[in-house]
Amino acid sequence: MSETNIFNQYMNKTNTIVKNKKILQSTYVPENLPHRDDKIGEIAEILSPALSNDKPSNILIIGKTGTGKTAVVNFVGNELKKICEMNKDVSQCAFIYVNCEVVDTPYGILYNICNQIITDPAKKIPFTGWSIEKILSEMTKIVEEENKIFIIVLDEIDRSIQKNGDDIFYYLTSVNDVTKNSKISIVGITNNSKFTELLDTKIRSRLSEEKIIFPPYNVEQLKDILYDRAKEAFIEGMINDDVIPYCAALSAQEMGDARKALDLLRMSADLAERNGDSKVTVAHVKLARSKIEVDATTEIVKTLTDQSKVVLFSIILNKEKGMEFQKTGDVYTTYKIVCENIDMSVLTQRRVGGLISELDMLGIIHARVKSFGKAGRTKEIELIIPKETIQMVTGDELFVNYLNHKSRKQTTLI
DNA sequence: TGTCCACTGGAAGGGAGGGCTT
DNA sequence: AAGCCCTCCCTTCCAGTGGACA
Repeated sequence: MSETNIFNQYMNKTNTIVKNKKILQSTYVPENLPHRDDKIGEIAEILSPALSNDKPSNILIIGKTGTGKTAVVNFVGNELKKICEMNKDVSQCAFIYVNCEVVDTPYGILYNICNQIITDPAKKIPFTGWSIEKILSEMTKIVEEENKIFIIVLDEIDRSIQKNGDDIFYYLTSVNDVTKNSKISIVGITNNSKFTELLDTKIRSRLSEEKIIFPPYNVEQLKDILYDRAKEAFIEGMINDDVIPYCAALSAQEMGDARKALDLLRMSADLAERNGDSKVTVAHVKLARSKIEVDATTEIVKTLTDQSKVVLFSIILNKEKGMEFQKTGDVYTTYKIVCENIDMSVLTQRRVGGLISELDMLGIIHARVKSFGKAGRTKEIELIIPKETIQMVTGDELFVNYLNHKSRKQTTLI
């Protein structure tokens, strides 16, 4: 049995191109963050009062995806932890990181923060069941007992605000009103520059006591970042000279996103290795680029709920019928037919409109509101996913019966 | 200038599901 | 077991909207 294990062939495979893949991950925090020294200094300066037990100002960090916001904040956080561990004379502080894209409910955020503070497993907070008031009073208690400055980083903070409003700030800042020994400072990270408009004016001024803007990287800066990582990650000489400039140029076009540049480099190396090639070349980068695009949308489509899939399927059907631009009403008409055929409950047009907006936000479709005069005002919808993803949707088991039914009736398949 | 269309999008609330407390 | 809480998904209601048209 063990002789035929499917993984046997990979067991003794040595890396031929990359010696340390971890370094090419965008989540990896390197020792050195090129072109962000000024931002590191700025944040460190603002947070430094924590070392003398004073509450630092709250910070709001704004910048596009892949501009190093999270990496810089975590870097500063790690440094802060190190100095607290090494130097028992300084006031102790805690650095807590929560990604609001992963946990986006007020309860989830508070639960996450508390359980990072609580060390005793028996005292951990249950992931559901408590009221917000209860979790908040528990949090106030443990924060006060710890006698520290707490720096709480809320990454992708706009996600939570869009969904739940700014309650979470009331909760967190209210802790400071009660505690005497400990205080909480909030570091909010967002890639939405208009995010503060969503906030109550009082909260807005409180949260953005200090505002730091992260500009996108230019080609030269992206090159430096990639060279820096490649030096550590790759076996010497395994990457063509033109690969990094090419990756940097592509990513600079896409808003100076370092995360994308690293993904591109990593994927290119993966493809070269899997292909058994001796070196990474520009051809691998080109291939990696299209693969990343397909993978990203495929991943999103996979996680859609059944109802969203039906809405997307209806848009695909309409497009196959020749409707390049379709209206909400067109989608809803097709949607109802599909639902009836696959025995799924039909949602209201209001809800389907909401699902269409969600698909737009996920980048699967383009939906813009347009007025057609007497013909009304509605969304104009355009499908923008690659062919491979469309095939994945139409191949979903949810629609097998629908397509079989259609073919029996000898109408166009899709 | 007012009317009309086909929605949009906000607000409020219902109900199911998961889990805690008493 | 009953009561409570939070989240998610959904419905219902309704004011608002942009632009063609009379």
